[in-house]
Amino acid sequence: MSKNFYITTPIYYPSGKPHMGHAYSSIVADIFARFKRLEGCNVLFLTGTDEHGQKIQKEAEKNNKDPKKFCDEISETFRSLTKILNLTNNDFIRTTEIRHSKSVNEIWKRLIKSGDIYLDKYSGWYSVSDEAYYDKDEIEEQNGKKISKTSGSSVEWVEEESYFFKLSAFQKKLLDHYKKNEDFILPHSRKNEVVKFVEKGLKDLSISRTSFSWGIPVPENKKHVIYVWLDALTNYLSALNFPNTKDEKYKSFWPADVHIIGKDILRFHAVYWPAFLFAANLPLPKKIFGHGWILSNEKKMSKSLGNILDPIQVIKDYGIDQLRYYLIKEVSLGNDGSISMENLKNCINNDLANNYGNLCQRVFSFIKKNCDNKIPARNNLKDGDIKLIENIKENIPKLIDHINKQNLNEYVKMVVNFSFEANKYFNDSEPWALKKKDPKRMHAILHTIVEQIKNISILLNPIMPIATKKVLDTINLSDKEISINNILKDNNLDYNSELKDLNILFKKIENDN
RNA sequence: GGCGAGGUAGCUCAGUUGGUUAGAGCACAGGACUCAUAAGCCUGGGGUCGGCGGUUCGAAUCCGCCCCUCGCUACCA
Repeated sequence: MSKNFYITTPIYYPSGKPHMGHAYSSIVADIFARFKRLEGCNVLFLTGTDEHGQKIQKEAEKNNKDPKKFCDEISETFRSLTKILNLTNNDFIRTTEIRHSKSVNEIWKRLIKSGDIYLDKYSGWYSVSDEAYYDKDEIEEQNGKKISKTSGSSVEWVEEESYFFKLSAFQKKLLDHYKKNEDFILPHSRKNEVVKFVEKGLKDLSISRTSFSWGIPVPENKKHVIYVWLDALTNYLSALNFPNTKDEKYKSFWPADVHIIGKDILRFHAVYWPAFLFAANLPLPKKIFGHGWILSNEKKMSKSLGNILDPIQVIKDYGIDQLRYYLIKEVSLGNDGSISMENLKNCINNDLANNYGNLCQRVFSFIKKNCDNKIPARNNLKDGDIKLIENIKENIPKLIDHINKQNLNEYVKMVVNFSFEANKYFNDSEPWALKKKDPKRMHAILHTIVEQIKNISILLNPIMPIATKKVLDTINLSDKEISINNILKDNNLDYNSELKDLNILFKKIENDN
């Protein structure tokens, strides 16, 4: 009965510290994962690290470490980030694990079998310092030396034996797939880029390297290691025990429902990955969502600009729920979004402290003082009360739709509106004026507002798991009742237990620091 | 250069197939209230909707030209 749902983040390349972009991808994926669980889905949420390649090998050498040991350490910082970000990933995959190399080997064999791999030579102008090949028109001659126009570093003509993947053969199949599956690549603006790119024609792809050794060896030719993208992308299958297609996990979760990625790696996911899967005769993921970049004060974060926002530091200063909420509210998923400390503070103070946080505070302390600290039962509700409650219920399909369309922004705005509405309702109803005059009416109002707080908190739970859990604990709602279904039910609050104490949910941020 | 996206209030953006006085949040100013984290609620100012021209009874919305910003343009991830 419960639907399976498989969502992934990119696996991160641990050549440096985790940054805001990593945090963003992970948080976004976690929010979808959590929401799907609220809906009652059986969710598999995967993240991990991509550890092979020349860069890692060099870094390890520089640090005088065995590459595997080096990766163990850095991978660990990404694993600890999942805790800091409060992610609910069910698994954490590393490309240095055996289960992964098994899976990559199988993919390789399948591509060989299908005849989509051949051995040839790769040649071109290569810059050692940039670790990149340049096209003829990307280089120029200076003092008799060839240099790259863009980086200025010297390049040399290199010929390297390499295995190639017949990417060119998949142009039509890819274009057909894009056409038949409108939402395969999202957002649509990015889809157009990919389509235009593929329409221009595809060259075969070099999928092995001999210039370094830190990678998964080509099964039949150990001089080569498998090109890092063929290696990395396969992780999505490895976590399902892939070579074993009879495995429960594989059967339940492949094809993936959505790969959440940054726009910078869209091509690999939207062109190479489907082509590999076509060749391997495996189903394609249902959706690839390329989100935008997080900019700091309108600019790309860079050391020279001094505008780097370290997610770990921001979380230390302001809290993880706060960062999660802010990123989702402020940035429209799919577009680049600018964030700033100034806006973060405003957002925390307005939406969280003044609006949602204070709503909970004012209501619960009112109940404590006037209702023996128990939620009044559902009695004597007036049309206005019912209308308020029903408004959320009626909007549930719309909210689910926003999530299914990755419209996180709209989702949050709608939920926050419920919170505005609840504050207004409380104000207009003036329960404080009814203590003596009409306690029945006062009780009806308080019942209604608690119902709203409960439902709003459930809806915000995927975004701010810690704070909303505190609120739901206060009204004695158990974990398993935190679900979309619970919102749709009537009259299911706990009227017998006393409310637990709720401390200030979100501290306000002072302006002077 | 080619292809694509966009330029709407001080800031971030929404504006459905062209239709009455162009909207929201934040910021700013004023008011009534007190349950609450001096929070919440109400009211208000502020926009030649990038520029010019065209189609139309009527254009932020359609067409043309121009100006500006941004993305993609193949093997660093």
